[in-house]
Amino acid sequence: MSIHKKDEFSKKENELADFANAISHPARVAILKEIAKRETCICGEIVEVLPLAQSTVSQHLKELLKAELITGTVDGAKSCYCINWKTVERFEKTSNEFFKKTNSNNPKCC
Amino acid sequence: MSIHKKDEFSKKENELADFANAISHPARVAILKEIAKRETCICGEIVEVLPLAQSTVSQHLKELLKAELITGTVDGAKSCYCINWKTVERFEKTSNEFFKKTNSNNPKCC
DNA sequence: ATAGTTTATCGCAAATATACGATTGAATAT
DNA sequence: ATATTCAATCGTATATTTGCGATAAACTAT
Repeated sequence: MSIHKKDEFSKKENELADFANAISHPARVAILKEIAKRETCICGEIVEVLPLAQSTVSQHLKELLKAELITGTVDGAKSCYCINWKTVERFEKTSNEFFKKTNSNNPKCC
Repeated sequence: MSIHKKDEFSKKENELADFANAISHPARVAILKEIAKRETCICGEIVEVLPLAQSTVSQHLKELLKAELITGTVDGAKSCYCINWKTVERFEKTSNEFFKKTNSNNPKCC
């Protein structure tokens, strides 16, 4: 992390950027949608729906876990995933706040 | 783009991912905030505020332009930037829709 | 005309991200 | 006991991102 200067930005800026980064790949958007479809945990079927190899999907799931957008539990040999609603709400708030701020000034230019 | 399989995902998924990607770096979040601060175009002062070299900021601006989150006009030797409100609103809608869908199911799991 | 500003672009280096197959480890079924 | 299934991780290849300095192009001021 020597060349990347993320430390030099504010916490809020990094928080929004990190969240955006988590959903900045269509596969991860699709995974979130797929998990959200169900009321209960989803075990495994994600791979069948996506046009990606099992190992690749596993990597994307790992990223979503890192961003705390989903939770994962082990059920025997299977792994089950759920949306982490708290994080979703928190980031919904953060991004809405950002856009509200961004929108508060009237466009008097361009 | 042989290894990246973005074509295999839906338009909506890609649209949200692309937008998220545009704000997935704290520098770009900071730039948007800085531009949004003013009512009129902002020319140049962005570089002074950010902890990055001029060429790097220019690259980030280029990405924001590509995502149509900002517009740029030339004013003599200077370049002036504004928020593209239409795009901001469109993507605000897209992401809210996504989260609403994601939120509509009650968490009966995990 | 000349020197200084401003900003985009080029060329490069280093770091990250994306993707896959192969392997591993653990649980399950036969 | 053995084979099978499931999913994480490892190793690897390739592409993209991030960052900077140097340069170029275009305007501005002297």
